[in-house]
Amino acid sequence: MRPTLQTVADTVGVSRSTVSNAYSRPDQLSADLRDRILAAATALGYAGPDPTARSLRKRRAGAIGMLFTSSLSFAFTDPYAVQYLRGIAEAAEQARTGLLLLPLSVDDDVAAVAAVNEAAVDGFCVYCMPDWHPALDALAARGLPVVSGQRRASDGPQSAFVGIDEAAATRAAGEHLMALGHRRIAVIGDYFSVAPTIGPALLASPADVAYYTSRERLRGYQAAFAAAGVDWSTVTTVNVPGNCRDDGAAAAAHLLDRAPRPTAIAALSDIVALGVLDALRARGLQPGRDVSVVGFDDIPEAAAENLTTVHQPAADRGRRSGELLLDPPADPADRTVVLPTRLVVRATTGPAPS
Amino acid sequence: MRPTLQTVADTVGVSRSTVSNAYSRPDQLSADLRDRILAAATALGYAGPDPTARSLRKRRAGAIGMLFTSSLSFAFTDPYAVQYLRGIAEAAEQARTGLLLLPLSVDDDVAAVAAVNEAAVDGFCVYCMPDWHPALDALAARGLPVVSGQRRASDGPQSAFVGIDEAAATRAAGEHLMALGHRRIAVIGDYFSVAPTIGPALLASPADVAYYTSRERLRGYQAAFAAAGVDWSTVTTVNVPGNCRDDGAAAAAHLLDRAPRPTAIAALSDIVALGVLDALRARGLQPGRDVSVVGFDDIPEAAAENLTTVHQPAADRGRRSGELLLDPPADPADRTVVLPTRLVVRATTGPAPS
DNA sequence: CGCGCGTACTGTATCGATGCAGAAGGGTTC
DNA sequence: GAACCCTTCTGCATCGATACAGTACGCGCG
Repeated sequence: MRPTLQTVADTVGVSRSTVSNAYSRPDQLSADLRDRILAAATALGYAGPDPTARSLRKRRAGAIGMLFTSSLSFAFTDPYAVQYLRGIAEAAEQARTGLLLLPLSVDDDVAAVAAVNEAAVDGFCVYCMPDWHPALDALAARGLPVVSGQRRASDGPQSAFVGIDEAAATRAAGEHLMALGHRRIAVIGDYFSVAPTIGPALLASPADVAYYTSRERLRGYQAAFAAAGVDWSTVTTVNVPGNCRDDGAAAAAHLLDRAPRPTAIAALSDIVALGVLDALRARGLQPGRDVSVVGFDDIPEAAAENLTTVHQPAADRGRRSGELLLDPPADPADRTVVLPTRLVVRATTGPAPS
Repeated sequence: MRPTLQTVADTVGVSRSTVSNAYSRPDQLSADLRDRILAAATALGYAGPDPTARSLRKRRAGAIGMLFTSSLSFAFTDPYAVQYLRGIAEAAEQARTGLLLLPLSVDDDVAAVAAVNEAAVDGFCVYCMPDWHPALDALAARGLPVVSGQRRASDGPQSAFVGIDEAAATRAAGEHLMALGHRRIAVIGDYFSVAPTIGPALLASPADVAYYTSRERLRGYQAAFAAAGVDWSTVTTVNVPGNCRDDGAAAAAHLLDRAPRPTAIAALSDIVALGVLDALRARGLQPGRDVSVVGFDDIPEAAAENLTTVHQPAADRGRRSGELLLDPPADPADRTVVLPTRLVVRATTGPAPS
């Protein structure tokens, strides 16, 4: 039988409340009595107030929850996600709060909703979830504070936004490609269609994409192309199911093994862009000369491989998200944080081949 | 006022237990009544049983805790730690259990102990903590299952071990250096002394190191050197406070900027070894020819930079740890898992210069 | 008709703590 | 010596759920 507050109280001969005070409010009792209580507790093998019971009573879990796209373990393979996590971990650490990573099975929506409903947390942080995911509705139903990097119509008044201007970011990248004279363009990204397959996606308009991040980034490209007189209907879009290098290479294959091939390929993430580079090299094509490639995120590997990309502050994004969640500003206007991005031109973009 | 089970029960006109059953044991009531209850709950904005209250009653938190060396945010900068985390996340995901990352302030022991005592979890996973850290005692006091990668005298009967034979791993690396003819050797690692400074450490014997991982790895090197007739007293040891590349370079500076410089440098982690490579290159020295360098872990960057190192299965280690924690084998013998390691010889080791 | 049995639901005790009102005890003030 | 105060400690209600024993009731069976 594990000892409880009552056990200790009985041993010392004081009331349960007094023992509780010995742990949580040392100023409420004499130092002498407190020492006696703590000594008795140690002797009994009592390790302090039960965290669960304390959470119930105090109505505070002492942890924040983190929701990821796809599976939890997959998130650790994505350098951008790791940076983001690092930022949020910093914020949690500072506030002496735990960080609960929620397991979201990729294809089991019921389990995902259950995970959200069963998480003992004080708030949630959402990282790149598809808009339609039922876990987001479960989140809203719980009524806890939420910080997200994507805007949703159903966001409650409690919710906050920490992110970037996705469309402006890709618009800059698109203008860069236009200035270089590219007119035959392809865009590779995820969630263009719901089907988890690698291959061309028929997208009448970026607005049709149900995944916030991809949709906004496509919009930015569309705007840049339109401003240069390039109609969206001439742009090829390719879907990748997962954010990984091999999938990027496979998606690029769809574009490179047919004529005429695009002169520029814009990937909506660096990992995918690096896969595109692999595919180019495998075919003896030189990035930046034969085909230009742009990524997104500016992960460390992008610099190492000289990839032109859009930089976004991953760790900052995580840290600000955590801070906003742990200490929500009273003024709703302060609950929207838009971080800066910038185009980083490296070696994988160059003038369109004539 | 947030709705509770009672609110819903009163609305529908049934008892609280019945509403509870509607959520947790659907077979205990008729489908019709269950539908009515769930409908009423939705109408009231009741999102399901409160996780904290449920945890208290069920005596199960639905999460496992993760303890890291140094600060939580720092762990994300270490590729090896990230791989380990990925493994444990996989196990957690499979068991539909949350993963609670505990904030351990670097130098605030009191806060670290508090974090352990306040974590609502069903067990703990310990990753590379110094043996003397008070949080480990707090852990033991709580009496929860613990899986660790380091053995401690005070480990309880509940505890399990998942790790590698650290000494055997470095012994192989040491034999490799001996076979190449190296006799002037330096070893760089962390926690050689308690002082968090970069610089030579006076270590009469590896046994003096209080940090399990470093101690065992040093023992392996000592054994390999001794077998070749190289006495430990001729080995230079250098302490690095943190596991990062810059510190590795700074530590190497202590060795390279004096004569005679060592012909081989063994680092107890890849990150530090990569820093050593930086220091060599900054001085126009060629790794593997002028000075040999060995790392430990075999992180992805090690392969990219052709570092000779000891491979250990990071993700496996995490995954097995999680599995053992979530589903402890009845037989104590099965609670010790020793994973294989192997020496990976690449370009940074070569014959000792004459 | 009475017995046994299974289904569907209820009532109470319990999980382990904290918040708060208030009481006991000792000392100060006028 | 009564009024008052402060410190220290007590006792009760409460947080929101689940476990388990118990009850009501319909039904088949000898």
